[in-house]
Amino acid sequence: MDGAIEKFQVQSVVADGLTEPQRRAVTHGDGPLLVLAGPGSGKTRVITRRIASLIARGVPAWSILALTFTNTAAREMADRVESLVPIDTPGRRGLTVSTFHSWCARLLRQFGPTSEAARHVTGALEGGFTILDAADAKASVKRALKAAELDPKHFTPAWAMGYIGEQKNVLRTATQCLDEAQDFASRTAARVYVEYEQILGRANALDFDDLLLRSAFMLLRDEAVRGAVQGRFRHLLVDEYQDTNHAQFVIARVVAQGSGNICVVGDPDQAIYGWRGADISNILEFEEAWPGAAIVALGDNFRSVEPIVACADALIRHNSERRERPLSSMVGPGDPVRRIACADDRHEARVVVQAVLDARAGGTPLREMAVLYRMNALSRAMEEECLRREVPYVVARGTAFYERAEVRSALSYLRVLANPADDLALQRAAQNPNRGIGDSGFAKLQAHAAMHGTCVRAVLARARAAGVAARTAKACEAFASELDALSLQLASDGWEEDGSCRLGRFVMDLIDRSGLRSFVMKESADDEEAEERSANLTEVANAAAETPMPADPEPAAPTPDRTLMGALRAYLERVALVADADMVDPERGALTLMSLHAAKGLEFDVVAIIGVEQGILPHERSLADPSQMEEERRLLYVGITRARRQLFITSAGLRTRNGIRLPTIPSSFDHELPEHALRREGSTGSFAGYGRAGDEGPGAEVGWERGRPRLAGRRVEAVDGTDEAGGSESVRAGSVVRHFQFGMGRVEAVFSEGGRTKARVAFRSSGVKTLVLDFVRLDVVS
DNA sequence: TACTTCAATGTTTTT
DNA sequence: CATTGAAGTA
Repeated sequence: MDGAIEKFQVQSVVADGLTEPQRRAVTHGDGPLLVLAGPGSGKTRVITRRIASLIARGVPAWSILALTFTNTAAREMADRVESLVPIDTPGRRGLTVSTFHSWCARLLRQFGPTSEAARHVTGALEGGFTILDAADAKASVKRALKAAELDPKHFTPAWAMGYIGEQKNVLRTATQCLDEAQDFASRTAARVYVEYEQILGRANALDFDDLLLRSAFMLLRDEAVRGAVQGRFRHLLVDEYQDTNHAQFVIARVVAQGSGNICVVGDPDQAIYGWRGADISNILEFEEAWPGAAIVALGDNFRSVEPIVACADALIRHNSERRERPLSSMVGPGDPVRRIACADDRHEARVVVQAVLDARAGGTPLREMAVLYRMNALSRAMEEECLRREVPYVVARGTAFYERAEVRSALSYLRVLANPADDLALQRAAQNPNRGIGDSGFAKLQAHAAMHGTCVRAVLARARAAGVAARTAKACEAFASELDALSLQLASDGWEEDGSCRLGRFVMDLIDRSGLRSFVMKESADDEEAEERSANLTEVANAAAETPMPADPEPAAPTPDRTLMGALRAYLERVALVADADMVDPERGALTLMSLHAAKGLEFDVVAIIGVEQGILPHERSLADPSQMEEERRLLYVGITRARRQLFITSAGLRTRNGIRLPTIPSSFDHELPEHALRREGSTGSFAGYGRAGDEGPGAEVGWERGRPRLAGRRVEAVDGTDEAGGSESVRAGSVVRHFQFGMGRVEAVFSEGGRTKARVAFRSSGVKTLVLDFVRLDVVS
C-alpha cells in the first residue's frame, strides 16, 4: 500500500467539512495552541480530529495524552478518535485519554512508592493507597479537628475542608502552611491541616486534591518521573481548560515542557468551577505561559436555534470581567425560549413534565431531553412528577449509588484488602455485620496500633494485647483470619482467558460469606427494601466483574498488574473517581435530571432549566460577591447553551425549602434575557400565582412508596419497566448492543451458567466481555 | 455492645 | 426536611 496516498486519505477525512478556523486548529503543527471554543462551536470535533490528524501524520498514539474532566468525555473522545483513524493505521493503539484525576492516580501508583516527592508526612506512599471520597475526607477532617482540640462550634468540618482544599489547589503543603503562618488564625488552620495529613498518611490514603498535588510535586521535583513522562508524551491536549486549577496548570505545564506541544481548549464564558479552585487566568493568560502560542477562536454555534443563542449571548454580555466575543447561530430560526412562571414547585414540575411529554409526542426521544437545576434538592419535585406521569428518568448523580450504606460496607472490605492501613474501611467492614467489635473496642485497638506505630489491621490478630474484652478479642481474631484468607486469593490471576474479570466472583463470595448480605437484608424495614439493598450488593460485584483487563503495554508504558489485586485496585480507583456526569447514558430511553454543573459539555434537543429564582440561581451565597455573581451568570449561560431546539426556563412563585413554602423573588438574571427571543407565560411578579398553588385536588398524591423516593442511584429503572431504546428482552446472538460503559458491541453468544443467563459480547473498543444479563443494562440497537 | 429515641442543626455546585 | 449526634435503655 502506498503510504503517501493513505496519509492523504486520512487527512482528507480529518479535515472534511470543517470551517476555516476549525481546520486551522486541527491542522496546526507543533507548538502551543489555544482554542477558544464557544458553546456548540465544534470543540470536541476539533480535539478528536486533531488527535486523528496527529496520528495520521505519524505521531504514535501512545505518545499522545488527552486530559478531560469526566470519564464520559474521555470515553467519547477515545471512541471518536478511533472511528476516525482506520484500524490498520500504524501507531494507532495506546492513546491515553483520561481525566486529570485518574491519570494522576495512575502516575502515583506507578511512581509514588519510590518517589520522595510523593511522600506522606508519615512515610512513603504505598501503591495500594486508598482514594478517599468526600464522606471519608470529611470524617478524617472531623478527627483532625478533634485531635487539634478546637471548639467544634467555631471550627466546622466544612471550614477546615475549604481551607485544606484551597491550600492543596495552590500546591501548599501542611508543613509549609504551618511554617509560614503569621497569626493565630492561620496557625490554627494549618494545625488542622497537619493533623489531617497525618491521619491520611497513617491510613495510606489520599483525597481528591492530593492526586493532583502529589502528581504535580513528582513532576516538579522528581527528575526520573518528569523524564519518564516527558519522554513518553510528546503531545498534550487539555479539554475544558477554563476549569483547571493551579495544580492542574502546573501538571499540564510540566508534561508539555518536554515537547512544547500543548493544545488547550476552553471557553472563559463557561468557567463554573471557581469555587473549587479553578483559576480562569490559566486560560486568559495562556499566551504568557506559552509565548508564541497560536490562537484560534471558534464562535459560530452549530448547536442551537437562533432564539436560544440570542438568549445566551444577551445574558453573558452582562458579565464585565470578559473579553467580548460574538456568538451566532448557524442553525437558523426556531421556537422562542419559553419563560414560564409557575405557581409553585409542584406546578413547575407538572408544567415541565407536560412539556417533556409533548415533545416526546412530537417525536423527540426522552434521551434527548434534560431538566437542569442549580441544586440537587430541586430534583425531588421533578422525580415525584415523573413517577406520577410514568416518565422514565435518570438522575445523573454518579456518586449516589456509592453513597448507599450497604455499598459502602461492601467496598470497605475491598478497600482494606487493597490497603491494610485503611482503618476507616477496616472499622466499617468489622462492624458490618456486627461481629461484637464495637466503637469502644475499635478505639482501643486504634490506640494500641498507634502506640506501636502501625495500623489496626496489623494488630487485629493479637487483639488481646490491646486490652480489649476477651470476647471482643476473639471476634477480632476470627475477623483477622477471615481477611487473611481473602488476602491470599488476591495473588492469583485477575482475569480469565476470555478476558472476563474474576473479581466479580470474588466480591460476590465475599458479600455472601462475610454475612454482609444477610445482615443488610435483616436490617431492612421491609421485603422490598431488603430486595433493593441486596440487589445493590450484587451490583457492586457485577460492576467489579466488568473491570477491563489492562492492555499490553505500549513502548514506555508500565507493565500492567494482572493479578486479582491489580483488578481490585483498578476497580476501586474507577469507583472512587466517577463523576456525576458519567451517569448520563445517552442510549437509555429516559429523561435526564441533573445539576447545571454536571451538564457542562453535554447537549440535548429539549432542555428545561428550573428554579430560576433569586437565591437559587443566582445562589444565595453568591449574591454579595460580584465575581461570584458572574460565575452564577455563566452557569445559567452553560445551561441555556445545552439546548439545541427547545428551551424552557421556569420559576415558581412559591417554593418549598426545608419543609416550608415561601414566596420567591424573580431571578435578577430574568431581566437580562432578551424579550424578542422569549415567550413569557404566567406572571413573573413576586407572589405570582398564589391563588393557584393548591389546585391539584385530592388526586394529586405522588408515587412515593412509604415516603421514600425509589432511589436515585445508578440503576434507576424506567418506572413502568419500559425502555424506549428497546429493553433487554431481545438480547440474542448477533444483536448489536450498547453498554453504558463499554459502548457498542456485538453479542457473540447467550448462555446459561451458574443459574444465570449470560452473554458474551465483543465490544468495539473494550474487547470481549461476559456479562450477566440479569444485572447489566444492555440496550439493543439491532 | 447495640439499639432506640429525641433534639439540634444546617443547607450549592464536584473530582 | 433530613441528617447527625447524644443520651438513655435492653
